[in-house]
Amino acid sequence: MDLTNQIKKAAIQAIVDLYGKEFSTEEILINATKPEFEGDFTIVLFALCKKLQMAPAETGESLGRKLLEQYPDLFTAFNVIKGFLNLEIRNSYWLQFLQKEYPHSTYGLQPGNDRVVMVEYSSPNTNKPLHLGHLRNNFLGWSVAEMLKACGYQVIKTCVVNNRGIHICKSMLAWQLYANGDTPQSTHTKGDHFVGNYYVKFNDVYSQQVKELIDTGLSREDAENDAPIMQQARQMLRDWEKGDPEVIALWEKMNAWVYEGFDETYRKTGSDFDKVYYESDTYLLGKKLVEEGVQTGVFFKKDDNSVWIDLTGDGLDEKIVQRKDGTAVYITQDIGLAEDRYKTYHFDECIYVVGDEQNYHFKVLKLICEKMQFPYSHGLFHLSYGMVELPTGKMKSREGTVVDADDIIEKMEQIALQKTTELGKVSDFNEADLKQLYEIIGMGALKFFLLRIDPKKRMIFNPEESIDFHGFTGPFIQYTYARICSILRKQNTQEISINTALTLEKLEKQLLLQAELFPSVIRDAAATLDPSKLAIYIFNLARTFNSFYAEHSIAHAENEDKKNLRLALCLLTSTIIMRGMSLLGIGVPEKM
RNA sequence: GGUCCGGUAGCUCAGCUGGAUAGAGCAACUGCCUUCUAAGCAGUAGGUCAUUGGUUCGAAUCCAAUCCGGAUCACCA
Repeated sequence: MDLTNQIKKAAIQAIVDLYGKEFSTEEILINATKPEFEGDFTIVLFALCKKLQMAPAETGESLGRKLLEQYPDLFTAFNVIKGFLNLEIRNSYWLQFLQKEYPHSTYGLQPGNDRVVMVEYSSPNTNKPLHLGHLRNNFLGWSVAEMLKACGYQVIKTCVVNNRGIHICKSMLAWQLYANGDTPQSTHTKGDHFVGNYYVKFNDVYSQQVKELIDTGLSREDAENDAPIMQQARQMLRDWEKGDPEVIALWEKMNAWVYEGFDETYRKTGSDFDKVYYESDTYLLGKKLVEEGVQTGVFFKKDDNSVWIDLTGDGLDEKIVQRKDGTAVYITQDIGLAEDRYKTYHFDECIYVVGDEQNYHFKVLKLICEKMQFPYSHGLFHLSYGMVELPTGKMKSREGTVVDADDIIEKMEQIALQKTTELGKVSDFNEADLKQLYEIIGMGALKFFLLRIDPKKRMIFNPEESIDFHGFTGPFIQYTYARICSILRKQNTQEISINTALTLEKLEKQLLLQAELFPSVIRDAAATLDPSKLAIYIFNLARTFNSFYAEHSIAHAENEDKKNLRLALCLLTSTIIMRGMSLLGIGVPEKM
């Protein structure tokens, strides 16, 4: 049990003993004591006093005295200021905590449980390369999955590859018409970029044709509909659905190029999946369920044979689930896929990491599953995250303002190289070591940049200013870790024993106080699917360590006991940084 | 128009289950490498928490209205 809860329990007991009134843990508000006051934790008394009908000062005094009397091992002093009871934790408590935890590299991890969680993330389209927004998705999904694992859940990472549909046919068609047999190999282009270029080409030609048709007097709507290249794309989709061998062969060939490109990016970003679904395999799932839904009256059929669900009672509209020609729409696929996955994995929860532009879609999906009375419907959760934007607004591929994933990764590594070279601290590294270091630092900067912000907020990326390597950043934390490693390298850490009678310096205690929070931070970040809480926590811990480092000598501490204490603090801090960063998908170098 | 999300320092963001004088980082300015890594540390300056009203011992936090920005409301995915 973490310390805050221990204090709450103690306070509840003390209040029962003093006043005979029972409070719940939720009713007790405990904060870290503000630095300008004496103490470690503060009980806010106002709410308690209201219920007890007593004055704050008096209540605080009695409660403080009682707590010291009943828990002498835990508390050593208290003071009451206005409605706040500040409690000071006994040094020996912190020192015992340190003694117990510093040797364990698993500090912060929770024991396993039998709950199964699926996390769907990344889910790219195979018609264009990944951009910065996809990276936010990838990093978020991966980190959430890892945090859930750290909390003991059995986690299945999954991905749905959107590899079919009219948008895919567009790039296929453009390649067929304009490539003259070029391939990624022949043009030395990464496969996903190569295919993406033809998607752009299609749109160029299409816009041109639409413009020409409008000039002949057509309305925009008719022009968009009649543009010859669009007609061809539609024909290609029909051929694909019929299984035309030539179209299928082209589709397979181009998809293979894209997958190869994606794999390379995924390798760099460290994204991995336990199970990959392809939309080409799953897009017909769900049609059976539509039939069932019509039988049970959840769905209804209109005169033109299209199938709908009426969600007006839930504050939404009517929503189509099957077209009049009997083909499935987007939501139908997701209904079918959810069912399919549940049958395979019996998940308790399924988390969809998808941008907030699809909030409505997932609201509808969950509602439909509930109305169909699927047993898993309440476990469906949309982890909605905000778009990554530029100072000038949204990224637009047509205007060439998309921040490409591969480019930005490359750029981060370049900056890492440049900074490392300037500082010249790793002259003993060979070329392979250096390359790895640049990757760790570059990716660390990028991942931390995207994960440090509350997922649900949209965020702004300024390419002019690039991504910082100082302050609230990945490299700052990596640097702190490397610094600790550098100290530990020169010391014997085998025979440390902590003298639990030591007094603690302010910063030593501050470090312990923060270290003690680590398990509860992981739990909170996992429960709220919010890695930014973990990122902020690690940053604050690193900051405290750096202050501690600047203020106190470790290798040349005042005496042997102090040295042991500080070495143990170094070990514990480095463990937390390493573990915490790994849950964000960020590596830490032993030297930088 | 309906629904949802957001508006906090010049910039990027914390804080939002109501609690002490609203916090970080960047940018600006001052100091600190002859001692464990200066990608660091210490400090200065920077605020009408969009606006107005309400709820109460207490509001950045809750409620209402207004203003501004965004998303969405497809027989696209």
